[in-house]
Amino acid sequence: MIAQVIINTNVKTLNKYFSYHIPENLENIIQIGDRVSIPFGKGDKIEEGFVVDFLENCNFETKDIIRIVDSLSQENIELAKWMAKQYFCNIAECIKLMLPPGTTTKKIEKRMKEKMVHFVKIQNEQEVIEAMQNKKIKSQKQLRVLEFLLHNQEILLSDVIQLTDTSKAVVKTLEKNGWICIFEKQVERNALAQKKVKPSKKLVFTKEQEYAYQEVAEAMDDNMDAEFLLFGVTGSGKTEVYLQLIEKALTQEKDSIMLVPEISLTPQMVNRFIARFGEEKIAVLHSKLSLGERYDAWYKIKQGRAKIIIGARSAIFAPVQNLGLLIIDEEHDSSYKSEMTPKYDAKEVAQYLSKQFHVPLLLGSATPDLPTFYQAQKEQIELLELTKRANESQLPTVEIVDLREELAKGNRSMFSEKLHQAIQSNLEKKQQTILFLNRRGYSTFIMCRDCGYTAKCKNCNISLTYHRKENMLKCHYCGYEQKPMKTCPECGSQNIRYFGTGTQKVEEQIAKLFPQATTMRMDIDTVTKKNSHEEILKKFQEEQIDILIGTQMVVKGHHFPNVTLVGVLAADSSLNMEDYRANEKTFQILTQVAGRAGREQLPGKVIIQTYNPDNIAIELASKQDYKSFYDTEITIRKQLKYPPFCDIIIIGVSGLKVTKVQEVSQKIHQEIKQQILQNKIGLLLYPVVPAPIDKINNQYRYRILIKCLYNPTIQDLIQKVLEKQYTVKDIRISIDVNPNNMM
DNA sequence: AGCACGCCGACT
DNA sequence: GTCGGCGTGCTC
Repeated sequence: MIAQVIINTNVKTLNKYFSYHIPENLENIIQIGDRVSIPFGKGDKIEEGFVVDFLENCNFETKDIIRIVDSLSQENIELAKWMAKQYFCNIAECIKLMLPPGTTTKKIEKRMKEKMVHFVKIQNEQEVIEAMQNKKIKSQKQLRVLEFLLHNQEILLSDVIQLTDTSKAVVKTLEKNGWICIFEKQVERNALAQKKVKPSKKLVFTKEQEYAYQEVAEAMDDNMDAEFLLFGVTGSGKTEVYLQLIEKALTQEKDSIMLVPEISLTPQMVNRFIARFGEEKIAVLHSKLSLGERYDAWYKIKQGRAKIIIGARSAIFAPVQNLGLLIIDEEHDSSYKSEMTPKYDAKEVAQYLSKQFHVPLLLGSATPDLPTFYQAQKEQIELLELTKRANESQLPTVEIVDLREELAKGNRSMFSEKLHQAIQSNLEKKQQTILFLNRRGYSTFIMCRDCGYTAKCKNCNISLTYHRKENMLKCHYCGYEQKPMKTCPECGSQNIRYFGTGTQKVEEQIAKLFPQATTMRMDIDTVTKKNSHEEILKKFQEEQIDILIGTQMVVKGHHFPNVTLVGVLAADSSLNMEDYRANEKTFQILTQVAGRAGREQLPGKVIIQTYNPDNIAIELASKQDYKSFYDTEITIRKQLKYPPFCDIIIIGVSGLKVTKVQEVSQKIHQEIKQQILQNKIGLLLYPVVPAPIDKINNQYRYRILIKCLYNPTIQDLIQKVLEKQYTVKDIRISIDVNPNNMM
């Protein structure tokens, strides 16, 4: 018997099946999905691979599989194959997303270097027994660890971690004999475990909620792969529908996966689930977990102890045993699309899983992604609407302030008269305010008034942003920093001015105008530390702070009862992007911002400052009128051939030498053109152009844009053309299907 | 990616 | 003669 194996590597040219002979001792136990050790290359270097298929025989010489290390399911392999085609990446890269945390070779090597982890390999039970007999294992704890390593029995990583220095020697001895041991110096324990949460009970449904629940519940009973859109304004009780559907899955002994945007995966939100279901049944997965926490959560799911998985994008690959329900909350959120290879869209993966396991997929949003709502209109997705706010609270009043008029009145500050007064009166009433500005830093660019020179990053072709606190110019792309110049490097003039406003400047201005107010700023610069995001929100929640100033992250999914005023300082900032979704993004963010005000008894007020008061997205967001916005926007999309009427594929070519990048781009362009002519494929191919940011980290970036209805034929065509170019040295090629970020 | 093979120029 | 530069091609 011959096994078809995918080598675990990122190398594009090795993304194919290799045939290996299955030795007799493995013949009856080997399965598709098994993770195996194999000799590879001239020196028979030991590599890792995954069994994807079997053959009876093969017409060339094969090497033997060494042993089975671990195993994935056949479904995992199928999903990986599909993803590799869909997103132009290696099968191995996709499989990696599904492996137990901390067991991929690269990470192991890195951690070995950092001396964080010791890795040894277990070969058989006999060796454990021998080691015990030789008294190399002394304590009970060490024995448990070894048993765990052997049988994957229930044990927390903390037990492994608590191995002391003396036991490190044990690990070392075992290392020589080829054991696997995961050993990490420091691990913060699962944050969930320490929390005490009051249990909560089911709430009574409104009629609309009841209907939505019944529709999805029916699909669950019938094992249908149906897709639903739960469309409801903020506060309409979407979460309660999720909770009760998950409860239903639980009674059927089935697992539920619920994806939420990374940023809104806060303890407040998780606590709501713990309150209903208890902590033992829940596993939380997100990017800020340490390896130990991630590992524990993963095994909690794998062993079936956790049946409710709440997590960010990558939680869609959680090792569930008996999937029953998929939920994606805030489905319009851009964080579900990965910007790293594999550039997968968790929503599409969820759709795939829904079909693969015959379970319903429930998407929820107040401002659905346009393609999603389009599908709902075409009845490919069942639309479930929640039109009323569940706690009967009123929608906030929204006012649009025209900044051009303010300028005409001679007000050159960033706060309009109306907003200034509203902040003042809110301070007096001891109610809280959120100020939203989608730009961090202090000034967005600096320019010489005499010659027009602007300070740019020396590695990337974009403006540097001034950060006042550190007195530094920073590049938001590569992290490059430099001291601000006093004289213009081009003409020597001292007439250098700072333009644009960032969150730091807002903070400073507020301190000047309202010295009595306590403020806090929340953006990437203040929340990089683990839990700092949580701490800021907690402080704000506990009302120690009058005004919260922040970028997008202040507006996602939080619930602050005492916030009665939300000010949007510049609604236009997201309109001027080079992106066909600029309007949609503006609408979504403004609707969300508005949803932060007045969520309970206190009436809320929203003030939107803008230079474009007539813009349809701003106007309709102020009325929270999604459907009108959808109607106008969808017409534009149709005319201009944008999603959902067309898919967008961007082939990016980058490298240190401009000429070589251009050359390769042209070659790809020509070959695709040729293919189109030969095969008469309906495909819009745009000429080679530099990317909007044409240099990042000294790498020149060119791109080819394709508009088409994405299908397997086109997949194959592009794949074949690019395969030839993968071997070109010092050139990187990336393909993004329907990218989020067009830059 | 890594490694071997091979072809060519430079140098004790 | 032989050492080392890197371009090319292969890995079951």
